[in-house]
Amino acid sequence: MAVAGQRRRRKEERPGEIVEAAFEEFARSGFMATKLDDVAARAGITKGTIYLYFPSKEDLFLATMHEMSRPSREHLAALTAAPQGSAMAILRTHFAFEYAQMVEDRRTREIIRMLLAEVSRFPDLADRWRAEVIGPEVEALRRVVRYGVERGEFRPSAAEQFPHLLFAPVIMACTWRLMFGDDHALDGPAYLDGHLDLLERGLMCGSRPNPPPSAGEGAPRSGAGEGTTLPERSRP
Amino acid sequence: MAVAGQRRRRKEERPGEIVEAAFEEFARSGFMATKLDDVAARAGITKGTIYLYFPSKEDLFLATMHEMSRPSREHLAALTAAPQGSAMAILRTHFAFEYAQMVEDRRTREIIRMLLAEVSRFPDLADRWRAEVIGPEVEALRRVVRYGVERGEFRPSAAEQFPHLLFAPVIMACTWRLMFGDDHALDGPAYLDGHLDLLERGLMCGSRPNPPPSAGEGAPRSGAGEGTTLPERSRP
DNA sequence: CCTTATTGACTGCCTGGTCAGTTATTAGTA
DNA sequence: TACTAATAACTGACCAGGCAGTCAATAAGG
Repeated sequence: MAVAGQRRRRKEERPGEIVEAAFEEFARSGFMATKLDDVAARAGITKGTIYLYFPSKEDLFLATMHEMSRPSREHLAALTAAPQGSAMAILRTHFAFEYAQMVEDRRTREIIRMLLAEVSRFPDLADRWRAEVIGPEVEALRRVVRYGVERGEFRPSAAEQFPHLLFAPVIMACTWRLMFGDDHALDGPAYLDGHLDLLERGLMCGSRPNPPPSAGEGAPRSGAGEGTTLPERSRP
Repeated sequence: MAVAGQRRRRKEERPGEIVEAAFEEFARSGFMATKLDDVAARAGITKGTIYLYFPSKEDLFLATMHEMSRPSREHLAALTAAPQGSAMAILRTHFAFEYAQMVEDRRTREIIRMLLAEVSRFPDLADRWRAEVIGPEVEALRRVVRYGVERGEFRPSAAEQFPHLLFAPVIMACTWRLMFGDDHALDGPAYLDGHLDLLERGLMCGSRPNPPPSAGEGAPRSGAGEGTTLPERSRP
């Protein structure tokens, strides 16, 4: 192990490597059952080295959670833009991302698992998650729903008060996969399509398929509308 | 402590008391962090006594989970009856129960938390839960949806393939409360009403509010229909 | 040779599990 | 009723192993 520059890695790569290894072990065994010796072994170092970068096991756990939830926090930026185009198209795009992140990405799933498992030990974790991730997302979704209502595309509904109802199927698929494993995963494009289909029918304005009064697009439920450059899901 | 018959409680009450105390401790701290001394103290006995009734900590945990999930298993009996009356009314009744059990009942919530937290340590737990609780529920819901379609009340939709979409908001409210605590609970009748409203609009047949061809009830979304003797939720 | 990153042996504490002993209860005897 | 033996239920001190956290020693760079 006499690679040049091996000792110079401290401030650059070591903390990231430790956090990476810690995530795998915490996700596998939970906070209490995780042994720092195992984390160190996975990172290719010894336990003492961990304490050069993190003052305690708890701090390592908090740092790991914060680091691993970064993608979720960054994803929010895209959602907070002012809505334009078809509200349903915005939802379609958003839930495609959301689904890819919360269901198909193993890391985000495991973050959710650890949040649920360790809230009693780390109450601040849930608070931060709500303040930085879920809360803003709920508010953004609420704006989209109101935008759709103002636009005449959506009817007034409980979705304005509880935007949570809109992404509930994503949480469902996430917890399902967490609980029953990848072998029984509830995903695939069909599930997302079904989610969006029920959503559209549940939200859309009026009992008859009349187009919204603004843009000249067709009926709202015929495929995705304008207002986004992101790929659309196929619809059966 | 010279109450007559105090020593005769063994086969009758002791195991139940231990399981009860164990549930509280496991729910509070998770499997690993729970100390059997604390369980014993909560049950008003000493650790040695636990080992008179349960061979190991793991066995105590499994027994606790099995015992505490009994209400959920028993609740299924009501759901497997042959559907009759309005399909929407069946769903309404069912989700009122489901909501009371999975969201408002602290014990069932904590069971879900422990299942999610400890699947990697006890893989059989999730299998049993799927085989005995969730699986039958999904199938029962699927039958209700098909019944609604055959009856002309529901349109064909992805809910036939994924009945999970229907109870996703219940799981959402459950995990929300697990994560953010009772203070930020997402419940109250309004949430359930919103859920049912979106569900009804999402499932109902046709684009115009025509009544189903069978019974002479009004438009499907005006209150609960016939076919059940259970109490209805208020609708705003 | 001086600095810096890393090691690995060590300690102290904690907790699952054990078991010889203690106490309450019942059965038996007269 | 009084007294004793047998049994059932329970206790608590103890052990053994495991693991978070420490620190003097070591090796790698410059």
